[in-house]
Amino acid sequence: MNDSIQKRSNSIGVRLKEARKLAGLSQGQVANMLGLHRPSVSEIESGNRRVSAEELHRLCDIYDVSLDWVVGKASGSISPDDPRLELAARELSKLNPDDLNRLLHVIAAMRSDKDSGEGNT
Amino acid sequence: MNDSIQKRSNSIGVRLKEARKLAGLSQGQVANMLGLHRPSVSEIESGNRRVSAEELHRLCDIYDVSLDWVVGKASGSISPDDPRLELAARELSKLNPDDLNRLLHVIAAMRSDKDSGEGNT
DNA sequence: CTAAAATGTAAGATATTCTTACCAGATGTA
DNA sequence: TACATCTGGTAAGAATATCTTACATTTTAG
Repeated sequence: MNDSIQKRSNSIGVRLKEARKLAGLSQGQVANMLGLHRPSVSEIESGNRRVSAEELHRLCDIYDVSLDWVVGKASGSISPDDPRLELAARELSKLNPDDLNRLLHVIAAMRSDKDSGEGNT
Repeated sequence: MNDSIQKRSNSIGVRLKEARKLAGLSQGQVANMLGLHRPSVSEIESGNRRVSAEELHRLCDIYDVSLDWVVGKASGSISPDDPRLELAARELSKLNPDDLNRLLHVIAAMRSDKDSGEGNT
């Protein structure tokens, strides 16, 4: 039936993909930075190719995310509802104070947009 | 002379070996725990075989050392010191998925730019 | 010194990764 | 709409790495 191809559990790949997109990079750009071909990056993200420790290290630097997070090591963690929430929270810690302030306003605006007139039980 | 065998820069292997000895484990024991053959562990430590991200993760747990240390990362520190960070995280958890997506883009835009290279094969 | 345990290494078998190419979806433009 | 471009997924044979077993060397303990 299945002849030797193994799908990996993946979560690292998914996180790497999330992180790449957040960094605003294409697979091709990342491939160039790592000295890989684009399909390799694609396979890594889909869990069809393993990431070596060195590659992982470089990717974390490029995306500016922590090794622990990418590998799924439980860190304090905020809330487990949406996987992207974790990432977003992590990204927040990298903003400078001014940006963080602006962001708080953006968040506030988003919320009042939607539930204007709601009372919060 | 040398036909296609590549020696890796290694430092990860050296650290893993160091960590293993500190943990008081033999290569054989570690190999069993990881479901590998002993020679594979030997090759990893000597830098003749790559360590995958998952293997690295498990090894770090077994040896009780941090990922950052093993890969030689300058002890990175994300400081959760800023009280506003917590507030922002709390706010994030209240957003709906769409807003969260939009927010991720806002954050990405805020991030001072990364390099841009070119792309597709 | 000897025995046992641990580690290093060789070689063919097996599996993964690379490389190139092509395809489809998305996006922007005239 | 039609067209060009960018992006990401995947296939297939070639290239390379890893596995597995066996044996050699080193280390440790008695």
